[in-house]
Amino acid sequence: MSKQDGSGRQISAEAVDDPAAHIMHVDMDAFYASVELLDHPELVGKPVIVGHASQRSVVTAATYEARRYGVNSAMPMAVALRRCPQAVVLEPHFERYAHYSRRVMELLGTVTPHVEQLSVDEAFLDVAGARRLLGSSWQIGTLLRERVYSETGLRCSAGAAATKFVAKLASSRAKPDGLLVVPDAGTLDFLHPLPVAALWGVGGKSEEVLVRLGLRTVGDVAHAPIDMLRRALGDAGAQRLHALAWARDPRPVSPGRDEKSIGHETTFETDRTDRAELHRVLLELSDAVGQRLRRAGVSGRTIALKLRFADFTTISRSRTLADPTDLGRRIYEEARSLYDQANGSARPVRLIGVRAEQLTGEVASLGLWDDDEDWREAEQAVDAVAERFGPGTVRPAALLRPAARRRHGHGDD
DNA sequence: TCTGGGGTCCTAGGACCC
DNA sequence: TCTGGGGTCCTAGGACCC
Repeated sequence: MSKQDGSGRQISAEAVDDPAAHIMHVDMDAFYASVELLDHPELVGKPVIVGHASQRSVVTAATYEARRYGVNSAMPMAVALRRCPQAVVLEPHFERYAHYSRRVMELLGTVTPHVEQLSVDEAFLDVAGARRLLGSSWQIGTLLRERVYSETGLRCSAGAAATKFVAKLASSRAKPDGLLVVPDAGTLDFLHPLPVAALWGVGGKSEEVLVRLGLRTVGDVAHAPIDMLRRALGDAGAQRLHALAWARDPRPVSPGRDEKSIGHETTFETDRTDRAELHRVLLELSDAVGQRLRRAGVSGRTIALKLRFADFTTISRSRTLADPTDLGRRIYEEARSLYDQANGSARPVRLIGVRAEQLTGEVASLGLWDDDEDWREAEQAVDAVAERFGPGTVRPAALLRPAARRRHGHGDD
C-alpha cells in the first residue's frame, strides 16, 4: 500500500483530509476468485477462472492474471478459454462466498453502523460520525483494508468522496488493493476526463448512443444540452446522467433496503420442448421462490414467468393475484398457467424462470387452510422452513390451522 | 455471439377512475 | 363520439449492475 504507486492512483495523502469525503465504497478484489485461492494457495499468481464447466456457462469471476488475457466476468467460457487456454477453471462455491461476505460486512460494521450492502462483495459506508473516533477517511479506509485482510486473507479496495457515485468510481480506480480519497474540491477534475461508460447506468447501448452524439467523456455529458440527452436516453436517464456528470448525487447511505422481488431461473444445457418436463422445472423454481419468501417473511402479489428461446429472444408474462402468496404451490399454479398460455406452440425453451414481485409483509402461508390447498403440502412447506432455519421459525398459529379447519368441517381431503 | 443468475429501474400503452 | 385531463395500476420489454 505504497503511496507512490506507479499508476499514481493513490493521489490523496493524509494531508488532503477533507471532511466532505465521508462516503466510502468498499469493494472486494476479484472476490469469488480470491476466495477460491484461499482454498488453492498453489494457484496464487496464476490465471484462474471461476465458472461452471457446462456448455452454456459464462465466467463468474477471474483473477487479475486471467484478466490480463482479456478474460472478464460474464464472458462466455468458450471465449475466455480461447483467450487464455492455460487458465485453471474452478467450480463456484456460492455458500463460501456468502460466508466471507458476511464476515466482511461484519468487519465494516465495526467502524460504523451506517453500512449499506450493495451486493455480495461491496458496500457503502457513511463515515462522517466515525471520523471523530477513527480519524480521516484515508485513515479509516486504511484501517478497514488492513482489518479485512488480516481477518479473512482477502484484499479489497476502497474509495471515499462526497457522494456515492464518486466514491464508487474512486474504489474502482484504486483497484486492485488500493485506496483513493477524492477531496470535494478535486471532484470535477477527477470526474470529467473519464469515459462516459464510467457513469452509473451507462452500459454498452447507452455508450454507443452517447458516442454517436459526440459525447465521449463525462465532461462532454456535463456540458451537453439536456434536451439532447433527453432525446437519446429518455427523461429520467437524462436527468440522472446530467446530475451525475456534475457529481450531484443526493442518495444517502441507507442501511435497510427492502427487497422488491425474489426469483429463480435456469438455463438448460440443451433447449427443452417437453411440456411435462418444463412443468416439473417450474415447480422446482416455484418451490424455491416460495421458501425464500417465507424465510424473508414476505409474500408476492405478482407472479412473473420468464422464457428465453433458442434465438435468445426473451419474453415475460405476469399476473397479479387477488391475494399475495408465499406458497410454492400457488406460485407454481400461476407460473404453469402463464407458461401454457405463452408457449402453446412448444417453441424450444433455453431458459425458464419464476419471480415473485410486489412483495408485501404479509405471511400468506398462515392463511393456507382457508384455501382449497392440500394441507399436507402446506405442512411440508412449513417443515422445510423449520428444517432449514430452526424450529423457532415456524409460528404455532400455522400449525393450529388444520385442526381449526377440520373442526369447521372442511378438512376432508 | 459461443451470451448465467441474482436483481433494480425505466418506458410505454391500455384500462380504469374521477 | 367528432370524445379532456390527470392519476394510478397493470403488463411487457429492455438496459443495466454485480
